[in-house]
Amino acid sequence: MESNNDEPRRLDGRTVSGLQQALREQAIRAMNRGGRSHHGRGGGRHRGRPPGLRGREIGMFYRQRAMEREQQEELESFVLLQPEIIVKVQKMLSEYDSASTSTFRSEFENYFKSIRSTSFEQNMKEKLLESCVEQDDRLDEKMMIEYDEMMDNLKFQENMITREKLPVNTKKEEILNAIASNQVVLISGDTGCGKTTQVPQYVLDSYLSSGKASLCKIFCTQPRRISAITVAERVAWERAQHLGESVGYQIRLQSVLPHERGSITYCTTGILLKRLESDPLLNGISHIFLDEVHERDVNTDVVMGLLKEIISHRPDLKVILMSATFNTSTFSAYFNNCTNIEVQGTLFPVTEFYLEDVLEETKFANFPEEVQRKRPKWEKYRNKYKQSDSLDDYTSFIEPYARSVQDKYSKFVIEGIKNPNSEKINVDLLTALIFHISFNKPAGAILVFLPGYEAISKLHTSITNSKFYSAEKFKVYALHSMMPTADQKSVFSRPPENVRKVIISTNIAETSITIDDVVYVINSGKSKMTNYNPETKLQTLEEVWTTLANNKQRRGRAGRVQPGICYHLFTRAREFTMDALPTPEILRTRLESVILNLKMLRIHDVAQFLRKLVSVPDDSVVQTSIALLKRLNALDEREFITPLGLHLARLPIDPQIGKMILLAALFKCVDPITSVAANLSFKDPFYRPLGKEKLVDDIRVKFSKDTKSDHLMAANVITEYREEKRKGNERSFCYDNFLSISTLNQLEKMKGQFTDLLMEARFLESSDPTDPKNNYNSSNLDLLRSIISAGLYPNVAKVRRVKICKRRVDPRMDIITPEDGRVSFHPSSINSKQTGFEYKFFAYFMKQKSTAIYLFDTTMINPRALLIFGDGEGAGFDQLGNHFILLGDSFRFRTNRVSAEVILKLREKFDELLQKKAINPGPVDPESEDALLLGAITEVLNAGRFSGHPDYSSDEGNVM
DNA sequence: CTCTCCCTT
Repeated sequence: MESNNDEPRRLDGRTVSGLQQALREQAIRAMNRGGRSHHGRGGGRHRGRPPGLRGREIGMFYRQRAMEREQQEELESFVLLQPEIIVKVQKMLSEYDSASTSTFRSEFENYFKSIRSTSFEQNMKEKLLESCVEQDDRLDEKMMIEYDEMMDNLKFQENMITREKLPVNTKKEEILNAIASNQVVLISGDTGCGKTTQVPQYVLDSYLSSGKASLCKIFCTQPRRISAITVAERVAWERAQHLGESVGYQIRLQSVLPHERGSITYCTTGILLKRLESDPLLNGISHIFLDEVHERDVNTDVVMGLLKEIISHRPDLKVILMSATFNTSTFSAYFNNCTNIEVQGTLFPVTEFYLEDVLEETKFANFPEEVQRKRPKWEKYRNKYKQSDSLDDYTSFIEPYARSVQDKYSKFVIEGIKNPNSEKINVDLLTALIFHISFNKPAGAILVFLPGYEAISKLHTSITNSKFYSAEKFKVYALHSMMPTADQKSVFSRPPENVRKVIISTNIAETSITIDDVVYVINSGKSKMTNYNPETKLQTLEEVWTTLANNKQRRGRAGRVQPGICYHLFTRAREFTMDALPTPEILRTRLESVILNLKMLRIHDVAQFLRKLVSVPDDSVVQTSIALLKRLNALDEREFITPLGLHLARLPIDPQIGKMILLAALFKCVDPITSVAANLSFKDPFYRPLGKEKLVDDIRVKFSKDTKSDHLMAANVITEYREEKRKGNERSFCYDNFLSISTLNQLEKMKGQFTDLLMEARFLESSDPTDPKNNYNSSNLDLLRSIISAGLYPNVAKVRRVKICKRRVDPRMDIITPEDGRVSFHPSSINSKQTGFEYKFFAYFMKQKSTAIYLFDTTMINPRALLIFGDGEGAGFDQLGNHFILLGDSFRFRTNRVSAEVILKLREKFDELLQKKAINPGPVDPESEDALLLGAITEVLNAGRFSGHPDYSSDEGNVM
C-alpha cells in the first residue's frame, strides 16, 4: 500500500508529519465551526499570480484558478475513523487474515466450468444428443379425435365464418406450403390481416388433421406481455376451447400452459431468450414464430441472431418471422433471402390530411410571431437553444414547397406553414381541430398522439377550459404509462350517443393500447425517444419527429371499425424529410445485460456475435459495457464470465441490481432490498394523474420517512401495502396514495422470484422475503443504504450545496458526478424536496439527460460505505503530504494512514468474500470468520454515522 | 423544475 511509505518529505521546510498534523487540526477546527472546510489549501506563497500579466489577463488568471480549485474541492472529501474503532477492526481483521480460504462447491464448479469451457456450437451439439422428439401414435390418434370434435363444435364453426374472412385466409395454402418446404419463412401483413392469430393455427391444424400432432409444438413470441395473453385468449376462443388445452401463454410469473404437444404457446420474447440459456436447441419445439419483428426491440434482434445459428443444428425446426409490410427485405435478406409471403389487406381505409389541409379546414392562422429573437451570444451555450434550426434553414426548406402548393391553398395557409412555429406543438390548433371534428364530423372517437406528459397536460387543460367544452358532451381521457387510465377499462368503453370521446395519448396507444371505436387520429408528428450517446456515456430522452413507420401505425388506429381520417400536424414537405423507420433499439441502448446473457449462452466473443445481428451496435458501446461488467467483477480481464457474473446472469435483472440482492442475502436484509430491486427493474408503483403532481410528490416524501432515499421510500410503500392488504384495506390504501395495485402485486411477485432464485443458488435458506432469518439487519438503515450503494456503484453523485429559495417551493441544489459535472435530482425524486442532508454522497440508478442531466432515483449514502464497497486505485500522499484514499477515478478522501489502511483492507477482504461466496454460495454462518468481516464492516459504517461528534464523523458536513 | 415505451424458464 502506497501510504505505508513513511519516507519524510520536505515541503516548504516543514516535515510531512508536522504539516499533516497542522492540516488535520485545521480541518477539525473548520468542521467544528460547522462550515465548509477549506483545509489544506496551499500557503500564501503560492497565491501570487505569474508576473507579466496585464489587465484582463489578471482577471482570467484568477478566474481560471478559482475554477480549478473549485473543481478539485468538488471531488475531495474527508474521512477519519475513530481510534477505538480502528483498534477493534484491526483486531477483527487480524483474526480474519488467518482464516482458511474457500473452495468450489462441486456441483457449481462443474456448471461454471462447462459454461466457461464449451462454446455455443459445442453446447448445441451436446444437447442434440440428449433428446429428440419421437412420434407418438397413440397421442396422435387421441388428438385427431379431439380435433374432429372441435370441428363439430357449433361455436367453432360459427367463429370459423369470421376467421375465413380475414385477409390472411386467402394465403393459407401458400403459407402452409412455404413452411413445409422452407426452414425459414417471412410473412408480412399489416395490422388486422390476421397473421398472429391464424397462421399458428393453420400449422397446428395441419398436424392435427394429418395425425402427426405429437410432432407439433408451436411457440409464438410477442414483444409485450399483454399481447401474449390477449392473443392466446382470442385463439382459444376461436377454437371454442379454454386456455390450457391446445392454446396457452407464458409470460414472466404468469402462465397457462397448453398441452405439451400438439399446441401453441404465445410467450414474450424475453421468455424464449431465457429458455435458450438452458435449452439452446429448443428441443421439442417444432415451430418458432417471431411476431412483430419490424418493431426491432433488443430481444427480437438477439433472438433472430441466435436462431440463425441454431437452425443449422436443428434442420427440423421451422422459423416463421412475422412483420408489418415495411422493410421486409431486411429480414428476408438476413435469413439467406428466405421466402416472403405478403398478405394484402388490412382494416378499413384511412384518409390522410396534412397541416396545410388542417389549417384550411379549421381557418386557424394564429401561430406565434415567426421572428425569432436575436439570441445573445451566451445563449448558444445553453442546451435548449442548441438544436433549434435557424430561421434561414427553415425558410429554404419550406419555400419551394410553399410555392408549389400556393395555388391550392389560401394565402393565410401558405403564410402559416412558412412560419417555423407551425412545426411546434400548438395547443390552440389542436383544440380547434378537436372541436372542429366534434361539431362537424360524424360520430367516432378522436385519438390524439402527443410526445409526452407536458403536452398531454396542456391539451387536456385547454380542451376542458374551452367555452365549447361541456362534461355532458365530451369524455376526455389522458393516456400515459404513468396515468391510471392506462390500467383501467373505462377508456375502451363506448360513450353514449352525442358524447364525443377524445383520447390524448403518448405512443402507448400506437401498439400497447388499442381503442376500437377510434375514427379520427390526430398525429402531432412528435414522439419521445431515448438514445445513448457513446461519447458522453449518457442516456438521453429527446423529442423527435416520428418516422413514416410510426405515422402509418398511428394512421391505422383510425380504421378499426369503419373508414377513418388521420390528420397529420406537419406538412407534406416535412413528411418528405422524415426517416422511414425508427432506429432499432439495440443501437440506442447500453448492452450490459445483453452481453452477460450471451456469455451464459457460452458465446464468448460477444463483439463478434453482435456484428452478425441485423443492426450492429457501435463497438464503443460494446466496449463500455464490457468495461462496466469487468468493474463489477462479472467478467475477468480476458472477458470470461466469473462465478459472480454467472450468478448475476441467472437473475432476471440488471447486473448492478443483481449484485445488490446478492449482498442483501449475505447481509440479511432481504425484504427491503428485494423491494428496491423489484422497483428499479420493473416500474414505479405511483400513478401521476393529471393535476395531481404535487399531491403525489408530497405522498412520496411522506413514505420516504426521512430516509433521504427514493429506494427506501419504495421499500416502505411495499411494506405498508402488504400490511394494508393483510387488513383487507389495500384498495382504499392504493386509491388514497395514488398507487397501482397491479404494479404492487407484480413487485411482490418479483420479490418472491428473486428469493426463489437466491435460494436455488444457495444464498438463502428461506425463499420467503419476509422470513426473519433473511432479515436480521433489515432495520439497520445505514446498512440498507450501504447495500444499495454497493449495488449501484459506481453511480455516485455528490451534493455540494443546498440553497433554500424564498421564491421557489423546492430548494436549489448544486450536485455533481465525476463523469458529467453538474447534474440535478429529478423533480420527482424525494431528495429534490429536502432542505439538508447528513451525508453529501448519493447513489443513483437511472440518469437521463433531457432539459438537464437528471438523477431519477437517489439514496443518501454514508461515504464510508462507498469507500468499502467501491473501488479505486488505493491510497497515497498528495503533493502536500496528506494521506488520501481514492474512490473510483475521481473522488478523493483526505484521511490518515491507519484509517486508509483499515478501509482498504476491508475493501480488499470484502471483494474476496464476495468471490468466495460466488464459488461456494451459502448464507454467512454467524459463527464463521466471514461473519467477523461483515461485523467489522458494520462496525465501521455505524461509527461513521453522523453523531454530533464532529472530530471523527466522516465528510457529512451537514450540507445546507 | 419533470415524467416515450417494453421485458426476463
